[in-house]
Amino acid sequence: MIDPRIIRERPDDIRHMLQCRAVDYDLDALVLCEQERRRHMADTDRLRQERNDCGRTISASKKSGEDAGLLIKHMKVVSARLQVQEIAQAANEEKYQKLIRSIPNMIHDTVPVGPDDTANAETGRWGPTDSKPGNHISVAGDLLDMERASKVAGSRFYYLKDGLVRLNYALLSYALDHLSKYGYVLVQPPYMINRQSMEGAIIAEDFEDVIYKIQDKDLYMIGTSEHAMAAMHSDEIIDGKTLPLRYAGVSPCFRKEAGAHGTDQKGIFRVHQFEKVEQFVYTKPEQSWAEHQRMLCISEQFYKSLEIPYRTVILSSGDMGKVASKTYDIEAWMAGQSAYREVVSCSNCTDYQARRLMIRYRDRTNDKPQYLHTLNSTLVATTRTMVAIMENHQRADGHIDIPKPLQSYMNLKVI
RNA sequence: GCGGGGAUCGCCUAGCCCGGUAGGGCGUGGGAUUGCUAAUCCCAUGUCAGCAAUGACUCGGGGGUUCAAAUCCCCCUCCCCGCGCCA
Repeated sequence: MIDPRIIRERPDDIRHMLQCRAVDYDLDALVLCEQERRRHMADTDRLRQERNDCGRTISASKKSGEDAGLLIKHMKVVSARLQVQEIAQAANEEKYQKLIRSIPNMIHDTVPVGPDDTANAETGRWGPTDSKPGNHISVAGDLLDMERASKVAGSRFYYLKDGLVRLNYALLSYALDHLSKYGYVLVQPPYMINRQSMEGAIIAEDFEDVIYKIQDKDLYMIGTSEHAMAAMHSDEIIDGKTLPLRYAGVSPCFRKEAGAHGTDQKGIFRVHQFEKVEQFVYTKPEQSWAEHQRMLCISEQFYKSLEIPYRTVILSSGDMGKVASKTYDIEAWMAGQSAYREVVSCSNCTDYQARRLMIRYRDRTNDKPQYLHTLNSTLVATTRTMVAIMENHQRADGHIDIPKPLQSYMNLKVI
């Protein structure tokens, strides 16, 4: 949620943002609704004050033994008017919340403006980019069984076997150790969370396309541990001395991929379920942009250590997610496809999630609480990184070289 | 799943039976004072709007009764104790 003051003070900035994101949104409706909201609040306040004053008078006159009949009669009238007013206000409030919560986040100045990924701005490259003969499906061979998975669960599911199972778990263990080294607290979150929590982390329209719901329960499967970790401190005021809070979330991720018909159909690059280690950080506003760089750097170190060539890009205004103010992607070189493909997404969501989830901080007892900033970045989504390892580290004999840092986690050098 | 007991402003707690401005302690912040520390004393300390004076909201959540609900009634969530089941 954006700061409502922007609606009043700088509506043109919002219009500009909406245009950059190519989002269709009726801002005038919100501006009107927000004006009504303030009027409703004032009206309700006035009536409540009258009711409270009257109640106090009744109480006092009863204590002194006087007849309060007339006062009670008057209070009945006030209460009735208040009830009507409160209903009107509630209706307005619901409309307002719906409108304001569907506005995307404001965009940072350094984000390139453009309609889609063709406008993304490359910011760096690492490693060689030679082509190799096998894509990950052919390299995996018997270690990956897509056919039986589709029989049992449907498309975009998979059975991993032997070496790939070990590789999957080795990546997770190594990733957790990597983040521990940088002072992150390891977190294994709930894999299902309630609607209110989910709505704090994502925008309503994304529910339909990515989130699985548990039937007959107010529970949703997390699409990433980010969702559970953003909501972890909801409705809290955090002691500023403890910031930044750096969490390494590890969890399975479940995604409907409803909007992705036909794309990345083959293999395990785009699937309904995978494991991920995620960086999630709460910072003070003035620290968040430095933290954003730090998180990207930590993820880059990880891919360098695995000898996976990559490039970094800033997502353009049209390609970026709605809650992010700025997003870097790391795209790994997939030697079997001779293409860079996304493996990491590193976003500063500024105060957008914090406002939705009411997460604030203050440095001293009597200070006014302030919204903090939340950031998230993939460290490793195991399926995609396994694709990168298989394609880049494939050998002529059909085996796969295991990157050095993973060897001790697997007790294997080759699979 | 069944029975019983709970949820109050960071923590602890009073208030609930008997409806009428949510009180105290600890902790925390600021200040005073004394060589230092400690101790002591004063002020502040739930949230929101406001420059402020003020005002509104707030007793796990949602309904209801009432002129008026922390308090009475109903539903839900979570926690504790006992029993049952269980990786």
